Amino acid sequence: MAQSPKSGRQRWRRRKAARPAEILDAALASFVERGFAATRLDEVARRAGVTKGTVYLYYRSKQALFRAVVEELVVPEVARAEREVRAFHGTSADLLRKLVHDWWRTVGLSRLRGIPKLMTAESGNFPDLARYFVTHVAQRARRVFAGVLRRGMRDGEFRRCNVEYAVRVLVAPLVFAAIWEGSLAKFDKPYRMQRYLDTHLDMFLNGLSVVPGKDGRR
Amino acid sequence: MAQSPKSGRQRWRRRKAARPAEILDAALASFVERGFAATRLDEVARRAGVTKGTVYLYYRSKQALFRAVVEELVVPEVARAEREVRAFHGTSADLLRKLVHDWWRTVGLSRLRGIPKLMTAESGNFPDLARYFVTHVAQRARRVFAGVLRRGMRDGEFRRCNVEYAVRVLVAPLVFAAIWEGSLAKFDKPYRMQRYLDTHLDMFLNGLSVVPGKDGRR
Amino acid sequence: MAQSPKSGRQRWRRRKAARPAEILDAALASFVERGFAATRLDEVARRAGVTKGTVYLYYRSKQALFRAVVEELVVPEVARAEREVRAFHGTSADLLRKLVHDWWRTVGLSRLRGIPKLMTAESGNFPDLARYFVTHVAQRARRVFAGVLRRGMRDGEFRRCNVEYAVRVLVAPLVFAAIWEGSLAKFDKPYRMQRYLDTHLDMFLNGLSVVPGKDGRR
Amino acid sequence: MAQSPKSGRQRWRRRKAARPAEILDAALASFVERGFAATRLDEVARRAGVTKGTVYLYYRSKQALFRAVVEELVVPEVARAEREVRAFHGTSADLLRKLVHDWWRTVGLSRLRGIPKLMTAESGNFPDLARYFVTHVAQRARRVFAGVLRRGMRDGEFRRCNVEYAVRVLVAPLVFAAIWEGSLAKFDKPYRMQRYLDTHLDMFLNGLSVVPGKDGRR
DNA sequence: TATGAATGAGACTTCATTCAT
DNA sequence: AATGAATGAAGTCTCATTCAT
Repeated sequence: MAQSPKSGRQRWRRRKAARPAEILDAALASFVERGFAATRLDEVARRAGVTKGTVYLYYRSKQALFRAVVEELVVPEVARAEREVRAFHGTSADLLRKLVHDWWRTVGLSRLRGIPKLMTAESGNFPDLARYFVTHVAQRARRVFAGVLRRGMRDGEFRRCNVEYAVRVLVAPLVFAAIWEGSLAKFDKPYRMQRYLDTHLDMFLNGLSVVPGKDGRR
Repeated sequence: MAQSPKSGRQRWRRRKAARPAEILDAALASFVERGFAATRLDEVARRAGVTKGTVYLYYRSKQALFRAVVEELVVPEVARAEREVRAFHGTSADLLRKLVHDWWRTVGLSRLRGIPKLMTAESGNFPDLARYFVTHVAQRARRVFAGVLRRGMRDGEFRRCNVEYAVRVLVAPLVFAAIWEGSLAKFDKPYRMQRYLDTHLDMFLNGLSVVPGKDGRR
Repeated sequence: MAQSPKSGRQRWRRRKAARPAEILDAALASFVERGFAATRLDEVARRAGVTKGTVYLYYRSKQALFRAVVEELVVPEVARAEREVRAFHGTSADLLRKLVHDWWRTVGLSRLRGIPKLMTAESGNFPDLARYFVTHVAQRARRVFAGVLRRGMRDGEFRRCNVEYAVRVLVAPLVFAAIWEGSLAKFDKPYRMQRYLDTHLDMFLNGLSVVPGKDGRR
Repeated sequence: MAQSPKSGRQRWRRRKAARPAEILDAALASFVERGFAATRLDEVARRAGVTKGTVYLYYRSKQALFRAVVEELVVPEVARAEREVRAFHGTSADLLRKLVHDWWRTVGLSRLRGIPKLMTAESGNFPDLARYFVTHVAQRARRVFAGVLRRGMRDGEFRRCNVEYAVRVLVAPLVFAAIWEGSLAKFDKPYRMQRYLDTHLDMFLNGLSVVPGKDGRR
């Protein structure tokens, strides 16, 4: 990605089908890095290895490009996560642990890491898109976690509590970590994400355990 | 605040001393609402009840205005929080609870609520300011919480654990709530912040308790 | 000139009559240094030791200030030169030498040195003022020199020639020296003005001498 | 040149190669006419038959445009003059006469006529460019004339004298004429440039002649 | 008389968008 | 399908000018 658009005389002979995806990737990266308003189409085009005009062949406007990023890059990821959860067998605690670590792998370490930052930052300027994101991404993602919590309660593995709030408490540190890593972390003391996630999970699962003490012995 | 600068025949009422603060407030609100790049100086001026030119009487540039917002509105709040903590007497758990709720009152419900969103969103475009913010706000704020955790451990009230990570886990849901409330929350199902905070606190303090079980029995 | 306007509590108790002159001096200096358009009233005011508002007490506008500079600072100098010439007794060649050197002393070394540069530079933007300057300064100054040439011819000291053109040739190096000294000379190799003027005078007077050596015989 | 950018339905005719030159010409004309600060990019663009934005397609800033005018329009002319001199055969006096008249033809009557006025007027605001101009234009041009004078002395055609000063005296009326013609001349009595130049040349060459006729004896 | 806070028109500059090629 | 020159609206910033004090 991001080679000079002039290298090779028949570069544009390649699969045209790839163009939109390359542009979307470039747009995602730029939007996350600078924000929507501060992103120049020139930069997106350069990253995608095309010229500004080409972007307009595929997307009507900068704003349409933004919407496409969310609809075509972000939403599909949620569906994938949902499928993974359904396929899992084991204790709910283990599932939760796996889910959290998977989440970090597939979101926190991927190009999607910056999405929470981007969407929260731009919600004021793009209410329609924000609403769409909340409905199709945020709430659906929470529902995945809620399902696991409910399963654990049903099985007597977790003590009963308000799932709605528990999920928010469970998810907040994850999303926040994604925001932080994609923004101010580089100016902060380094820390190990795994340990951070485990610390959070330990405390959270401890709070859910039915027996006094932690999730088993002690 | 925010009267039209043309109302009345007397266009300005010689209140120079108040001007910078009014402009800072207006800038903070606009930056948080739209982001730095999408904020027009016109809007800041209008909110402050002055004209564009007046803004430049007090701040050299849009960017200088941004910096001033952080330096003059945000940093002082951290100092205030530090003082409050030092003045507190009681158990560390109570202090922690108080601290969290105070934090929400003074940050989550104030005009400063949007600062985390703003700073994370703009960190890519303003690395210097981001670094400053991390050093003078984020790390200092974490230090306040860390102090309470250490106090609790020293007194045998909390079990020993890595303070660094515990603080991050403690703080993340707070900061995230501020970000969320100032952005996507309005498109999401409503929920009660108090209950969210309490759920988080319960789980967190439970994870810190020395005796098995919760703080219930002990 | 140019002290802080706040030094001393009763500075403004001084002769108010001096204010306009101080402002004119400051304006002349600034206009010459930067040109009319690039000069900020703020700078003029600072140089004059007053504030911008005060300038408007004495001059209706920036342009009026420009006009006043020409009318009140420049024109009187021409009159003075005329008087000096009338008072001189001696050979015309000596008078011419004296005139040239006096001109350099009173114009080339004074604050008026920059006037030719200023007036030529701004003639396009201020045709009225330019016309005024040509009539009341340039032509009058040339007339002074022309008078001396005519006197020399009448007395048989100079050979007959077209005074109009001789004057222009005589004056051009003088005016040009003023322009150059006030602009690009500081980036050029230094040279001695006296010698430059003498070289010019020698050649010029030689061209006016009645004895052969000219293109007459050869 | 200078058609309205809106004339016709085809707004631009793909003549990229010509654009920079058209813009430079327009800029030169405007700068000379009004000075740098008083020139509006709008006007330059209109003269060049494009819109403001197009100017920025080729020149980073107004100041860069100024520099380009000097580097790309002025400096090449000096090189051309140098070549012409080298190609000349004949007496040094004739060469000098030819040089002066050529200079007037190629500079005094061309779009470059206003350059001396422009550069002297703006030297205070653009010291770097001024230095560049002195080095690459003024001094080089003087060197051309100096070469002719030295040739004449070497051949015994001119009497010996300080070339440095003679050149300045020779050149000053030329440059001054350019400044004057491009500024205040239109408000002055008309005169014939040829006669002015000849008068100057006669006197100057007379001053250089080896036969007596100078200030008396010899 | 003098101030200086405030204004607002207008400048430079940017950049999303268009369109002939 | 792709380009990239060109546009023009809109933004930031400057500064001559005004006016209550």
